[in-house]
This record gives sequence, C-alpha cells and structure tokens, in this order.
Amino acid sequence: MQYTLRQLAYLVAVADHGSVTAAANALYTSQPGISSAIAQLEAQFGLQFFIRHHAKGVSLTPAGQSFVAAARNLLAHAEDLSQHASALSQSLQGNLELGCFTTIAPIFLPRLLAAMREDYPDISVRLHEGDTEQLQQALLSGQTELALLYDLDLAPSLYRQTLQTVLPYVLLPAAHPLAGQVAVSLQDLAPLPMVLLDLPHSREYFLSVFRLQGLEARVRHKTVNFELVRGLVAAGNGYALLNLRPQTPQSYAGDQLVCLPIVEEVPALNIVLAWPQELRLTRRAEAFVTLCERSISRLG
Amino acid sequence: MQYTLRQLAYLVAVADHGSVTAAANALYTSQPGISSAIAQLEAQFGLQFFIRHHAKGVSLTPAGQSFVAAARNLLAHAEDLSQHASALSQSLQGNLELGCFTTIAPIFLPRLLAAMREDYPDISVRLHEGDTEQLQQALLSGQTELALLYDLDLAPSLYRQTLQTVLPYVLLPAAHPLAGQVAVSLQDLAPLPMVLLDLPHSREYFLSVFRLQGLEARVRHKTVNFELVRGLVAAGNGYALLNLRPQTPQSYAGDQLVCLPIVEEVPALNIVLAWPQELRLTRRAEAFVTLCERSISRLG
DNA sequence: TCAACTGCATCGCTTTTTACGATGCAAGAA
DNA sequence: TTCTTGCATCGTAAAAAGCGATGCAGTTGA
Repeated sequence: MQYTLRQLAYLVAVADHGSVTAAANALYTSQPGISSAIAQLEAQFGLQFFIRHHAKGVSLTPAGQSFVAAARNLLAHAEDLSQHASALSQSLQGNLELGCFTTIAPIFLPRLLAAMREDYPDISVRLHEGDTEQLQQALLSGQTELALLYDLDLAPSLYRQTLQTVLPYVLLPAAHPLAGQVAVSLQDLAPLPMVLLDLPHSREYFLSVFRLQGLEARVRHKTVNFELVRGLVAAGNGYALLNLRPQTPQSYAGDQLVCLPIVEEVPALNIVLAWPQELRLTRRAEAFVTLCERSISRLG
Repeated sequence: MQYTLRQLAYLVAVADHGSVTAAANALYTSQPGISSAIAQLEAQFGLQFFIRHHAKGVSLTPAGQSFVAAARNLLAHAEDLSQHASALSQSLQGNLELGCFTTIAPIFLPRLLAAMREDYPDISVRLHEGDTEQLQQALLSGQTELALLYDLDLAPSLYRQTLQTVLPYVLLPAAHPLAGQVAVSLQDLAPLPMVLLDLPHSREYFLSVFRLQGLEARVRHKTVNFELVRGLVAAGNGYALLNLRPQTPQSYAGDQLVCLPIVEEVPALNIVLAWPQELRLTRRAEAFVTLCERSISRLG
C-alpha cells in the first residue's frame, strides 16, 4: 500500500488542531475516518506520529513533528501542481508551441508575433519551422499545438482554419522579355527554364499548375531556399512560380524582380492555421487563433 | 474530487511508455484502469494531456508535456517523504530530543553525550533541561522522546529504566565540627540550619528524609541552584542534603567541602531514563537507552 | 468520591471508488 | 481485404472510504 495525499492532509489537520475530532469537524468529515488515516500512516511508516491524551486530544511526537513538516511541504507542492494545471488551461500566459511553414514564416510571423506580444505579453510563442510533412507530424504528435501552413495534402484529422487564399504568380527578372506584360500565359512559360521551389507538396503543386493545362515545366534548378529561388530568377537563370509575395522587388543580390499574374485559371492555395481535430485548444492557442482571424485583413 | 498520487504515477508511466497498454503492463495493472485515471485527470483539470493515435499509442500535448514534468517532480517529492519517514524510524541519524533534570545534567551528560557522539556520530542530541514537572510535561506532550531524571512522583504512564540508585548524603564545610566523623546522624543535623535545594519534588524528598525519622529540618536558605547550595554550605551557612556527588571537594569560591553518609536508613532515589509507556521508541532513542545501560557501571 | 464529559479507537454497515475481463471500434499493417 | 494494434467503454467484483453507534480511559467539576 502507498500513502495518499488525503491521508497526509488529515495528518496535517490533526497536527494543526491538536485533536482528531477537531480536525474532522474542520474538514467536514467523520472522526473515525481521520483516526484510521492516521493509524494507516503510522502503520505504513512504522512510526508513531501522535501521543494520544485521553480526553485531551493528541500531540506530536518528535518524529511526528518532523514528518508533519515534510508532509505539509508535499501538500503545498501538490497544491502548486493544481495551480500549474489551471494556469495551463486557464491563463493567458506560458508557452504556445507554434509550427510554421518555412516560407510563410518571414512573411506573416513578424507581424503576428508582434501583435501577440502586444495583446498577450505573457504568452511566449515558441516557433517550430519546417515543411508540411514535419509540421503535420509535429501537430499529430503533440509537439506543437498549432501550425501555420498550406492546406496541401493535410491529414483529414487536422482541423483547418483558412487565413488567406493565394494564387500562384510568375516571378521574372525585370529585364525578361515577358516582364512587360500585364499577365503571363503558362503556354509561354512552359518551354522556358524553370527554377523550382523544391519543398514537399509545394513541389508537386507548382508542377501540377502546368499539368492541369496539359503542359510540362522544364526544371533547370531546384532548391528548398525561397530566397535562392528569387536570386536565381533575378540573375536570369529562369522563371519561377511562387505563392508568397515579399514586399520587395529586389533579390538579396540587388537585382530587380517582377511578379506577374497567370493568364490561365489555376488552383489557388490556402494558407491555414491547423490543429488536431480532436484536440481542445488551450486558451493560449485560442488567443492566437483569434488574433490570426482578426489580422486576416492586414495579412495581404 | 482531488487527484491522487496514483493517478499521477499512471500519467507519468503513460508518458514514459508512449502507450496506455505498455504502462499498464509495466505497472502490473489493467489497461482500463490507466485509461480511466488519465481521463479523470484530464476531466479534473480541463486539459488534454495526450493525443490518442489509433493503433499507435499516445503522445503528449504541449500542456501534457508541461504537466507531466510537474507531476514527475511531485512524485519525486512524494518519494522523498517516504525516504524521510524511513530515515526517521530506521536510521541512526537525525535529532534525538532528550530531557534532563537540571542537576543531573552536569554530572552525567558530558560523558553520555561524548559516548553518543563516539558511537553514533550522526545522531545529534538536543537537550531540554528542566525540573521534574517540566520534563514530565515535555515527555507526555511529545516534545522530548526521553528524559533523564529522578523517579520522583512520575506519572504511572511513564516507563522508567533505572540507571542508578543514589542515597542522600550530608554536605558540610570541611571545617565543620561534624566533618571529621565517618557518618552523620540526622538527629545531630536536625537542629542545625539547612540549605535546601528548592526544586519541585526534590524539596519534598529532602524534607521527608527527616520526617521519616520524626524530625523536622530547619531551613535557613532555599535555592534552585545546585552549585549555590554547595557554595552556601562551604561558606558556613549550614549543611545540606544532596544526592549527586560532583567529583570536586571545592565550591566555586574555592572553599573545601566534605560529603558524609547518613547513619540512619533513608530512602534512596532512582535516577531513571523515562519515556511514555505507549510510545514506541525510535531507533535513535533506543540507541541512547542502550548506551545508558552500558554506561551504568561507569556512571558512579 | 462520583457523575458527567471529552475524545480516540473499534465495529458494522452503506456508499463510493478502483480494478479487471470482455467487448467495441477505428486506424494501421500485411 | 483481413488481421492486428491499442484506446475507450461496459458490467461486475473487490477494495476502500465514510459514517453513526458504541466502547473505553482519563479528565473535569461538583
């Protein structure tokens, strides 16, 4: 047998009241219950905690003194755990584990996190970047509570809240022959060399844009590095399809870029906030979801 | 309802094994038991600790991570309490609360405590000096576990272990007319002025020595201070009856004293080690009792 | 001295909780 | 598909907790 927290609470109450009966009254329970709890503790530890004075309550033995002090400490610790738990579910403080798709991160997160810090200064967001696969894995295993990513082949068990719908665009160097047009046709692009953003799911998505038109892209370069795609395009290594639009027309190298819409009708992508469907969100996570919803208008 | 330590242990085991079933096996209990313990904890705190993966166990949510860490901490603390308790009952270390009669203390304790430190260096004896009344009170209320005192009007609920039997003796200044005798008669003493050691019970005892002979002592001075009695006697203020014999024939003032036996048959006093009868001694207290028994021969 | 009272322990009973095997169900693996 | 895995639920059995009644030893107060 193992002792229970309740037994300890009874023990401490008896020590405080100097009487089993008084403790029972204070705890709104019966005297025999307290009595047997004490007896059990004493039996379990082979110690005598109280000296029984007939008709005059009980008093602590030296061993009892010492044990009660330790028991009090443990009970306080147990109380802490309850507090900790309520803080986890109730309070708007603590950690929020947030997953975010690599390329989405630099576009949206700076403002979102700033807004979070503004509205909920006591919530610290811990960021986990990764590709769709990794983010989904982290969500399902519970490493992160929320993830900001594309709605690309997500498990049906994930609930998705759409934040923004984005259409792919064509990225060209400013000096490109097609750069002067209002929009570019996939027909015109297909024969040209392409720079592919080579991330799981994204990869297939960009290629499918062509396939749906019965076309096939010619990939010259592949990279998982979004900014490298822009750099390669800017330097004349080909065109690229992308979804996200940094607000700068220059590559890191300083070359000029242009973004042009696609003439054909192409599948849009949803940027979503996702979490396991069966998981009840903490208040921290809810706060973030709400904040994202409110920020949608500003996100574009 | 309040959570229990067992529920926490189950929770932690599930977190460690990543599976309810595995935890049940490890703890030699049934899977439904674990399952419901988790469910109860989650319900109580309004939190979800695990994400259930069909046919693939469970994994911790962020809240679960945090809670399990805290739970582990509390369980470790609970384990500490058990350790603490066994240390209290089993180990020969820690505190021993010892009561000692004021006048007995300087005679016996120095050697006894030295022997204790020698044999049980990890037991620290905390000393409570006092008169019979105070010592008995401390024993019965549990403030001290043992007391070294005279067996004078002790409550029958105290168990007594006799360490030494002492006869009262007559204390005289070296220059006193009776000081040359081998023994002194109470008849000769009764008319002389007496210096009385005025402690509860001791007081009555010394006077009863005369009364039992049909005599009445003439008390000139009373004091609770043992050494003051010796000083007063040495300076010629009267004779005294005492039980304990310091091994020095001089008072603090440097005057010479002599101790003489009493001619008549007088009641002896027992120096005893006492403790509440119903109290099971700790191993520390037992160690002290044993050491006292062994030291009896040396005590004289 | 005696009767009334106090306060802890024990007993028997009821209620609640815990434990466990059986079963169901959903998703992964073959 | 079919089999397997693993958690949840259900019904029953065992254990524990709670409680009123009672006993008993010692205290209190007349």
